Amino acid sequence: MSATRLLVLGVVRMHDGSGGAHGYQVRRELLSWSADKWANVQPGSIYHALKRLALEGLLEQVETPQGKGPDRLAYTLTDAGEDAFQHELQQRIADVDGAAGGAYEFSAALVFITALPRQLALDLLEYRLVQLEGQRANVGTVLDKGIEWGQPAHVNELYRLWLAHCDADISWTSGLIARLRAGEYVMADDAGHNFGSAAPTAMS
Amino acid sequence: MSATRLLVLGVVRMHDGSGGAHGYQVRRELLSWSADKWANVQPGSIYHALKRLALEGLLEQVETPQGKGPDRLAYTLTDAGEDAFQHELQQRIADVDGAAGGAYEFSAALVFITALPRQLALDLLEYRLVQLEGQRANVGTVLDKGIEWGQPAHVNELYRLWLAHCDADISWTSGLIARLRAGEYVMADDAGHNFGSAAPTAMS
DNA sequence: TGCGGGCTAGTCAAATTTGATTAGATGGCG
DNA sequence: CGCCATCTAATCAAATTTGACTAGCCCGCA
Repeated sequence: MSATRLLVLGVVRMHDGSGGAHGYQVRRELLSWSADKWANVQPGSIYHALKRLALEGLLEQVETPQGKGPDRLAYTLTDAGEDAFQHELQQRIADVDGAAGGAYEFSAALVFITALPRQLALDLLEYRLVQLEGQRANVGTVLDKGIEWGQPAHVNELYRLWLAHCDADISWTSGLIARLRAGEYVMADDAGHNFGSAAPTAMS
Repeated sequence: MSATRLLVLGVVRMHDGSGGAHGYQVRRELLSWSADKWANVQPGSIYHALKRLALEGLLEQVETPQGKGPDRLAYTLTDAGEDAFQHELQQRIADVDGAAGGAYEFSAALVFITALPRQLALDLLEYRLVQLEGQRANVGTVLDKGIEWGQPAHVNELYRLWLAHCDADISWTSGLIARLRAGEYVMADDAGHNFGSAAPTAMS
């Protein structure tokens, strides 16, 4: 599942309490998170994702009160959708998935982390930390062994850069774990969790 | 220009001294750099990029000695191709381009950094450093101002993560500048620069 | 000597992404 | 009122990406 799909699924889920969300709403929400920049979300992709997710039975079209203005199709999560969301979210939080796409594949999940119960989030992050440390060790070893195989010498720089990013991720992850443990943020199992009303971005 | 295109252009350029490169060769080279992982390079994209670049006049098909085995079309850089390569390379080294795609858009350029003369590389990196510091300051400010607009509180974590990555990039960039200044790596204007024979990956 | 497996080289249909464009409402303003 | 600008909502063709698949060649080996 691509980052876009998770984002779309997540945003629809947020608005699930208030009768679902339509494409433009999702788009606005994502725009307001600047997701067009860090996750490369274009309007077309959103509508495509909605259709695809509906086709796969993760979303369901709901009745729109009336047809004032343009078309406007709204969607809600099905049970399968909720499962997929949870699964994908947890996977992305826990798994480092070799560099590809880098930070933003993870960011797409981070945005929804409060949809998890606190202890689960902690467990997943702890697991992530282990992975990151493993990765760090790998990259470190390759670097130490020096100019490995035939690769041009300056690919060492690539490794050094990855190492720096690993370190950054490790320390940030530890920090987040600490903050969560200290009770920061309202998680899914906390009193007063209202995932839906996130932003007063508001609309129609 | 996408990362894939730069990579393809760069690899063809490497083999330019020895009568150009054909698709499979490029694919192999990129595979040997694990570019399929960090830059998401699939076979289809390579052949597509080759055709596109040829169509745009950046590459040119060259005569293949004989048709032993499968088809095998080889390409070389045109002058326009060299220009485009230099331009894109320099742009990517110098410009931070807001987060999208993150590290790997830059990595695609880093791989070819020795194709630049030393002083130019230094200037570009210095410029990059300034940008990174500006970005860091921005993110830092937003974080300090705390829960800004209606955004869910935990997007602060997103900013914290970006901040950490900024810091990592800044310190890595400074390091690379120092190493280049100290004369490390063989750059385009150094004696003994043989960009082409990078890897004994070899082929047919 | 003939057959499986692996490498070379590339193609292709299907899926996805891009981002410009359409088209109706809404709102201000001279 | 008449008219332009902007917001809402979504569609569409074109470009690109995905990765499974074809197909010839070469090598060893039973």
